[in-house]
Amino acid sequence: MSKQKILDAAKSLLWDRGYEAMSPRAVMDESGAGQGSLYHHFGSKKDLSLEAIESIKADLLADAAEVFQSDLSPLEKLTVFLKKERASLKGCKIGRLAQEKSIIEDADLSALLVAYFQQLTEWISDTIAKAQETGKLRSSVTPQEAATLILSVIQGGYVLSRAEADSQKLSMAADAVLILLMTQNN
Amino acid sequence: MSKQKILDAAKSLLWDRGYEAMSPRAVMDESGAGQGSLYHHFGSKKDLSLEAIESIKADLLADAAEVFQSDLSPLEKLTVFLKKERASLKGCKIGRLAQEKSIIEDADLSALLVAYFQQLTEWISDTIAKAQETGKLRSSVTPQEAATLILSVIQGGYVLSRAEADSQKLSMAADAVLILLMTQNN
DNA sequence: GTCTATAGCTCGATAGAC
DNA sequence: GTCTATCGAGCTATAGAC
Repeated sequence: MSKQKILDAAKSLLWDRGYEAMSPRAVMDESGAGQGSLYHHFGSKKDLSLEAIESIKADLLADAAEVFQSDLSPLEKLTVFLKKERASLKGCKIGRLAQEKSIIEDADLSALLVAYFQQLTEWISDTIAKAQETGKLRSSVTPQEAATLILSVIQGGYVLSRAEADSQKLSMAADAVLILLMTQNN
Repeated sequence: MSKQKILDAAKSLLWDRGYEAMSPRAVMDESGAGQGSLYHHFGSKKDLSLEAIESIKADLLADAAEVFQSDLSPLEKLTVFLKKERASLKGCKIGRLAQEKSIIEDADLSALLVAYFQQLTEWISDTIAKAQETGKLRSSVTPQEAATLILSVIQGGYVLSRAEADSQKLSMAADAVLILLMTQNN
């Protein structure tokens, strides 16, 4: 079935070029499917993108769930999550879409971004709350604030790495925030 | 002279829509200038954008210089910089361009982003070094690492605020990183 | 389900008059 | 310095045959 090939091509192009710059023509070329197939399976560019972004979101959340729903200790979960390998020069598959006006101003498309970050925020803040209880993390910021901070650092690390063409910026920022969150340092 | 009007329109559109989505047609409409004027003053869309982004960069750096070249104490400078009012839902005028392939892959355009962030990194890390010397900031991360962290938090705060349509995410993240950088908290 | 043809529009840019 | 006219290409989508 060519539907899956079309979806995969769309996911790849959304990451590489974003929503506005992803043309149906490029999806056809990348997937090998024809125009007839594309508009048979998907009603429009937006419909295709909704399915593709939903699938990207599921992939990324499944990845994160492997960490947060594991039996690692809270501090280990945060460490693994923050030190995870990321393609910093390519950008976050979801976060990059937040720059696009057509995404932000469309209720259906933006709802996917909201849901993605809210789920991550929940997992991270729950984990931080537990780590604070056991004294492994400093309590001078609330779990909610710390979770927002962590997600900001990752998203901003992507931006800086791309802007400066320096893949290390993201890991530098992620390492730094982890150190500052932990107790017993000066 | 219509050159300035064209430049102002381009700066506004680059912020609002980004480089790829900024069409010469839209610049004409927004500035009131005709096609003849536009291509008389600027050779191409890229030429226009180079001047516009250079001007945006100068504006933002002038703003930051007011803080970092003031006679405030190092800690005050960082506090003022991090707590500055930002249009979080509109995004960073420079950072948002880092998502665009045509910017990142063009040596001339991307050089402007690199220069912008390198200047900020320099000011921030110098300030942090001084604050650490006087014991006002924790020394568990180097000035370079802390500067990268701070810029990441701001850039990522913009991304989160836009993605979640919540203007408070940026200030929440910025406040949190300031607390964690300071000494005498738990 | 997939193909080809075509529509109507906007893109970035050039030409040439004034 | 600014105007209008026009170019060739690519855009998103629809139509209708197979």
